Amino acid sequence: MQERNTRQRQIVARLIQEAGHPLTVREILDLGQRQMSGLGIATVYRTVKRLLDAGELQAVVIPGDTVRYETVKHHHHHFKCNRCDRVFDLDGCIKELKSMVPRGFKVENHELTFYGYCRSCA
Amino acid sequence: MQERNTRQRQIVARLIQEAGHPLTVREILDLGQRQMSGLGIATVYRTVKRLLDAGELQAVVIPGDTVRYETVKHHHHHFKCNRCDRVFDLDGCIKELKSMVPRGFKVENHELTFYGYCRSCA
DNA sequence: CTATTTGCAAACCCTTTGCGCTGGT
DNA sequence: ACCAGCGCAAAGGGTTTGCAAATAG
Repeated sequence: MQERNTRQRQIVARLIQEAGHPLTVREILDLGQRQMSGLGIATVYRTVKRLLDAGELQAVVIPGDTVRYETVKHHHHHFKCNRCDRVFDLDGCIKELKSMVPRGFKVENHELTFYGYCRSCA
Repeated sequence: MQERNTRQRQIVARLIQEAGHPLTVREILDLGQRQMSGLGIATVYRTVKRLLDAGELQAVVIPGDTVRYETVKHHHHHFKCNRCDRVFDLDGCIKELKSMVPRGFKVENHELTFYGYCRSCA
């Protein structure tokens, strides 16, 4: 046996899955402690890392902000609102992107983030 | 008067300018100490921040890596090699990008990073 | 029953800050 | 001579880790 189904893991995984937008470790901890007051931050870090390694989560990095995490869905990118600081998922992508990479370089992945004002803040 | 032209500032600014690729604070410190052994890391941080605020530098953030800095040139993006860990500048961009953002959102800026294998490592 | 997982606190790493001394102007 | 700027060392903030107690299977 090796992968126990603890209450802590259930809570962390479910929170991220149901959030609808990327969460920081602090947010996961605060939300999680409403369901289980003893939940420790080390457990959140360990669980998030475990889910990342398993490929179930991906990190969403916005320069200057602490890292957020979300469940891996289909390929998509992000929009960060400079006013309300929320991060939105943008569906879809365009294949012309690859034309920006010089011959000889092999692309395996890419990340794209837009900054500006969301619908509510514009 | 207020903005002294110290040797430390000259060294840090010149190193970043002549590097040809984004540098971390640690790299700036190590290179700088070859020219001035007493150079302190706090001075590097303060100088970098000063240049950032002046708009002369920009941060290059690669998830999981510490932040790198480079001089602001024309608009461009980055390529991170997953094998040698170097970061390359990619010139140019494509205007079709904006089509990915839903109506109502106002884009002010964007960042795009490719990951894969560079010409030497592919 | 026992190996994994947890919570706590200490350890880490990177960055920032307070302060007395240095050095640009 | 004056004060911006420096190096140092301490403080901060976020993340990781060692370990004894708790618990899933």
